[in-house]
Amino acid sequence: MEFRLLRSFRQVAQDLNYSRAAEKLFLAQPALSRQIQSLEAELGMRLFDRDKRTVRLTAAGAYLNEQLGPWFDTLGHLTEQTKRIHQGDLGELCIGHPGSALYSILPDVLADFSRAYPDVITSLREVNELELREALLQQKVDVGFLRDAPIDPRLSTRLVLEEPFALVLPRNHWLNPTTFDSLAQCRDEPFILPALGKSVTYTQQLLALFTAHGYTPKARYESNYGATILRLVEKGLGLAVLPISYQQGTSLNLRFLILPDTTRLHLVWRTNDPNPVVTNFLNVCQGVANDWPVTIPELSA
Amino acid sequence: MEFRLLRSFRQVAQDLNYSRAAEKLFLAQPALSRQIQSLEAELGMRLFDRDKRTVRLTAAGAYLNEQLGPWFDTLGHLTEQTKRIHQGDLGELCIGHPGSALYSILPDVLADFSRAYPDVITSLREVNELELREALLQQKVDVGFLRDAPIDPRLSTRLVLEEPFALVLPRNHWLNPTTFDSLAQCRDEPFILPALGKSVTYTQQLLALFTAHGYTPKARYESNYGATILRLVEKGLGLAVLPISYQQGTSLNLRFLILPDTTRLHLVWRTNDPNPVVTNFLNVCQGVANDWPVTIPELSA
DNA sequence: ATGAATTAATGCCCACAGAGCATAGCTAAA
DNA sequence: TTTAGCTATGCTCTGTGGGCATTAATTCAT
Repeated sequence: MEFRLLRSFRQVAQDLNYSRAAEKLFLAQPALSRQIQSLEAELGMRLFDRDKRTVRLTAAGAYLNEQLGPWFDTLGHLTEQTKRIHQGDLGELCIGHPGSALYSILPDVLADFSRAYPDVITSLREVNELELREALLQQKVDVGFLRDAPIDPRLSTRLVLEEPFALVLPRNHWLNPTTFDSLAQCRDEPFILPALGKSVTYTQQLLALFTAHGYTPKARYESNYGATILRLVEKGLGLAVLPISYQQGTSLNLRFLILPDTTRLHLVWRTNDPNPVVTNFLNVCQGVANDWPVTIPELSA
Repeated sequence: MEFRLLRSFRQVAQDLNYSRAAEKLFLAQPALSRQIQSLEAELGMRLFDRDKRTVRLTAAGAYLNEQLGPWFDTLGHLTEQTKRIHQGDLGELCIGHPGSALYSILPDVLADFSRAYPDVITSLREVNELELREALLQQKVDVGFLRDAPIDPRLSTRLVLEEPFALVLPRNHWLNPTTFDSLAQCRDEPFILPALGKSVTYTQQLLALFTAHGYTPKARYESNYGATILRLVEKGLGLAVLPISYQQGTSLNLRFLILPDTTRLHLVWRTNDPNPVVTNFLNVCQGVANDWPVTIPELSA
């Protein structure tokens, strides 16, 4: 079956006149004659009922002509959609992220991205830093956020955010902006720590803050969920150290004391991923990161 | 856009290996390489993400591949159905008929036809003999039944049924099989006649029965509907002359007395109508007509 | 009736699209 | 490093499909 034949057939079916149809098809009439003949031979039936002078569709030809229109349109639609996918306007994207990213730029990124590309179906998947590398390589996720930048040639990385850690404590705690000097003052305080395991970069970074002052924190509770940690702190069950981003939109009963140390959030994706949705996402991230406030706002109270 | 390219694309998408795909397509590998290249050029995008060693689908390519399957299937379906139409297994048929045909072979024909060709949508249209010729030529109906055979080169004709007229009268009428001799005895009886107009062949045939005995019947009522006529006769409002077929399945209060004169039912269709459904219908009619009882059964009582 | 005009089919020839072959160039595995 | 396996490219040539000229049939106008 050849395209050419079907296209010519439709034109003849429309004009019911070989000469005129041939003209529109930029063909000579004899060529068109033979095309129709060969199509009829291939289908094993006459599509036109014609004598030397007049041309009419047979019942089968009429049916074929009717059905062929939508069929051709489908192909047009199909290539159209394919082009949209190629431009990254359409498709799917799975984002792997640590829970903490939901408290920093990720919501803004998602907002911008879904505004720019409303037809991309975006799914979120909360994965810890150990899982993300595997998930990326196994195509489980397309992009991810990490607190450390893995060195793997198959993965590419870009720093999107550097922010200070903050000591989080209840507002009525004896430490406050005037009395607070350094983490050294918290040697005897109970802490609520992440439950990620010692090998995760984020945990290591966090613990390094304390060891710099010569002690390891006393862990009263462990949780991986920022919201949980904040709630526990608010109830006076311990202190916590979290990226300053968590301050946004949290209870007034909490106080965030900025620490000199910073943590970095990296964007990670498969090197040379051909999916245009991914590159579009990277661009949106870049934009959001550029606009992100570098200076942390003063506490409101 | 060319078929060849899409077919090759699908094979490569399936195998993800040019050499093997080329083999299955009965092509040399370089030809396939260039086909894919030309398809990509036409769509303005890469469909495969490939280096010298490995081939993978891009997002756009994956989409195209998925969508192309059903699309190809559609074409298969489409040609399949077209072939069925060509064979007359599928389609539409409009049958024009006089009301009287519904009392003779038409029901049997319809039954046989719809059993043999269940996917042909058959519609019935009750037309009188004057309208049928026009309806056929204007493609309003595809075949028809007529009591006379029109001589028109554009229409073809076949005799399907010859049957006697019968005098229809109430069972308690003074005429009965033993007393009945000929229509001459009915000179003074009121009759219920068709309302078709004098120019219609059937009317002329009918009236000729009476004029052969030297009188024109006294018309008390007129109706074109056999069922109506029979009911009027049953109620003693007059006698009627109808084709014997009407006897089938009518009330026991009626008596049918066979007359020596016959009426003929012809099948009519457009000469050289290319619609295979029509020729199939003609064949079914032929079959039914051949099996039709030539000898009229005796009256049951 | 007769010629002019229109139309589809056929014969013949030719150009070029597209296929094959040979090979280059690259990569992953052994 | 070698080797096997893969895609891309250069070159040549064949076969398909298109054009031109013509035929044959039909309609229409005079």
